[in-house]
Amino acid sequence: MEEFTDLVEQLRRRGERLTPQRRLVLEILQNSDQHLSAEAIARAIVLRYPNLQIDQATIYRILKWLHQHDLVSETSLGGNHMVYSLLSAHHNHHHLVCDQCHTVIEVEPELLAPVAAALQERYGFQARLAHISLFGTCAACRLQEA
Amino acid sequence: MEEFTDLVEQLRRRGERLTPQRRLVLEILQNSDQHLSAEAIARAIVLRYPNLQIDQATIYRILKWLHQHDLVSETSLGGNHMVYSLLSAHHNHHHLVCDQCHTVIEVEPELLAPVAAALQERYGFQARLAHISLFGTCAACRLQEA
DNA sequence: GTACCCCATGCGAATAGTTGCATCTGCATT
DNA sequence: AATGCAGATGCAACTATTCGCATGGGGTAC
Repeated sequence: MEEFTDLVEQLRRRGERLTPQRRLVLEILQNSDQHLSAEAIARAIVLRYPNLQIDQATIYRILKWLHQHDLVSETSLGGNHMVYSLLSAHHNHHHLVCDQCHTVIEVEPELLAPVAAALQERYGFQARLAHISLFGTCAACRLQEA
Repeated sequence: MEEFTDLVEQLRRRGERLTPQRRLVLEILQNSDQHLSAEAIARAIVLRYPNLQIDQATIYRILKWLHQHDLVSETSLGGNHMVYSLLSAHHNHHHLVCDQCHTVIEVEPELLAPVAAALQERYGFQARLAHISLFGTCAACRLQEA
């Protein structure tokens, strides 16, 4: 709950409104160490507060809002839906997603740091590389191809 | 049309079927030097052959099939739809997409070559980095923020 | 504590893309 | 030239996500 108040304060300082719905989504994200889909967030909310429910459009809007404020990442892991996760300083990483077997390998963020630096220097472009996915073929599947 | 027969032969050699629909989509992609959406491809087909039309599901299936065979790229440029483009050796590139103004900067593919090499070496992962998009804030928009 | 304004929410309809299933067709074989 | 079948197509229903619009409610100012 420490971090929670943190985020709320951070947003309030930026002049953002804090509705019950937004607090709820933040709370769910805070209490999960996984990537969550919008639907999973909705389910988690009714699970915790069985008589509450938030409209799905609202959840998507809140997630987009948090993403714009750089507080959550929005990632495709190759499935049919996006997954979201709080951008805390810890457990940042990237994803290698195998097109064949859909395995996801987590990669330490440093791997892309040089790219970010190069883009900054050459184009003045400040890339948001947190939790991105790179697609391809994993070692195991490449062996099988042969 | 040179390249066209090329692709057709390439696919045939892999034991793939070449239906009229597949030839059409290939033809449209071949004759465009831009990224095309599935809908744009459909429109291009009826424009060129006004009495023909392909089911949209089929177009998506063909594009996915071409993507699996590494003949086309499938890219999100931040809009609400994917865009597709033939993966010819020339005009390969990546995209820097500004979250604010939606400008797209094209980046030469060499920029990510070291990353591909590192992933290969450290994880045995063969990344498909052609025509990927990296999101962030462009120089102009960052100036405006200040 | 009330009023006000702007923005967030809920609802329903719209969009991009996918999937299940029945039918059709490339193309290899004869 | 006819046959057979794996795999492709069309159609319609479905999923994830977005949008328009009317209503509701944070939070600031009095």
